[in-house]
Parts: sequence; structure tokens; C-alpha cells
Amino acid sequence: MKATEPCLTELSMDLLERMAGALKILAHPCRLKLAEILQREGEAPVHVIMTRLKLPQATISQHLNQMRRAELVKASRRGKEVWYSIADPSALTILDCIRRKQDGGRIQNSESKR
Amino acid sequence: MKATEPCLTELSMDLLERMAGALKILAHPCRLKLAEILQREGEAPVHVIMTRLKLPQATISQHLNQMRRAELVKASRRGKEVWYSIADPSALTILDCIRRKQDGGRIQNSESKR
DNA sequence: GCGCTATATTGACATATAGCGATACTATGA
DNA sequence: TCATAGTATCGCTATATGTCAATATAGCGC
Repeated sequence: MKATEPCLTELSMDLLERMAGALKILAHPCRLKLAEILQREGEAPVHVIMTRLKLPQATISQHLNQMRRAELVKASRRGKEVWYSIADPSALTILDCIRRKQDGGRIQNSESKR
Repeated sequence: MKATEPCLTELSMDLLERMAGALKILAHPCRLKLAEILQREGEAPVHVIMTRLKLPQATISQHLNQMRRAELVKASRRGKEVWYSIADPSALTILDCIRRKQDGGRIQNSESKR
């Protein structure tokens, strides 16, 4: 995987649009946190997530719903509870990127210029 | 379904917020395309990007500006032209992710459910 | 200085997204 | 059946983001 290879296939606008849509879902601190929790715990019911995020139930439910529609997470009901877990490993890939950058430092130091 | 290792450091809300901000910049089809063009060409002046994206000059300038503030790209003036190039390889990392998924198939087939 | 080209910024508007109280739904146990 | 716990959805407001014409700015040659 050389960096300067002509193996860079041009990405269709259609694909880019769908990818942008998926990125948008992750581009929110609560949803990133949510992904992190699910990565860490494997799976969790909504009320557990609520105590972690300390946000109103409606808010969390909306975030989970978005992530479910984007197929980043999946839900399964068990009795009264609904347990969520990661459905798309891409989410984790990005989280791992963040972890790696955490002490390599780049994306996170914006806002220092101009 | 047990994915958990204790080596998963908890990410601070502060870091997650900054990362979400950076992700938001990439979470737009035009800006993804822009990143792709710059990856492919190495660098390019605005009017070249304009003919590629076929969007009004103001629109492109705004997108470039956002990416510059987030330090994803950098600009350098050469005479009348301003040449842009990738400043943060993270952008490319994500592009490469997309390329890999392109025929591994996952994030991009949303919208089929619910 | 002037005219020209390349790019940036402004201003106004349309659309999208976030947040959350109130309310509806669903499964369980009595 | 009813009451209750756990979630989802509705309805609304506030804020953010996208778009682009118009205008401003920067550099170049004369």
C-alpha cells in the first residue's frame, strides 16, 4: 500500500454522499461516547447508557435511533429492556483512530490558528 | 460477542467533542470529494477544484475555509492563485477506509431498512 | 494609477439538526 | 384486568449548517 500509487480509484459522488451520511452520525460527541460505551461493554440496555451519559431518556433514544438507522448499532429487546450493541465495526475503527491520535496529536488541536 | 480488552482507555468528553468537530468537517460529500482530489493531485489551486466540483466559487471557498480552520488542508498563495493541499493525513486515513469498504460493503448500504 | 484574474468575505435565506418535556407504546407481574 | 418499568415517538423551539449572488480584497501587468 504505497502512498503514491495510481491505485486511487475515483470515488463516485453517490458513494461519497452515503459515506458522508454515515460520518455525520459519528460526528457528535454523545454518539461517539455511545459507541465507546458499546465497544467497552459489548452491549448495554438503554437505562445503563442513560446513567453513563447523564442525559434525558428522550435524547439518548434519539441518538440510538439515528445510529440504528445508519446500521452502526443494532437493538434487541429482552423483556422490558432493549439491549444495544455495535453492528458496524467501522464505528470502532474510527474510535481506534481517535485513540491512536490521542497522543500522536493532530486533528484534536484545531482552533489555535487564524 | 465479547470484544472487550482492558486496554480501552476511556476517552474524555473534551476529546470526543474535538474529534466530533473534526469528523463533522469530513461529513459532507463535497468536502470528502475535495479531500480526494487533493490526495490524488497532491495540491491544486481553487479554480481547478472548481472545474472538478462544478460548484459556485463561493461555495467551494467556504468548504476550503472550513477545512483550513480544522487544519485538514493548508493553503499557500502563489501569485494570483492559492494552492491547497492536505495538511492532516487523518483525512486520507478516512478516505482509505472508504475505499476499502467500497467493496467490503458495510457503512454504505444504509437506507435499506426501517 | 487602471483593468484584469483569482480568491475571500458578506449577507440573506432555506434547510437540517439538537434538545427535551410530554405522551404513547410494550412487556411483565399481580 | 391494572400498575409499573423501560423505551420510543411526538411536538416544539433553538441553533447550526449549506448555498450562493453580490461585493470586497489581493496580486499582476501595463
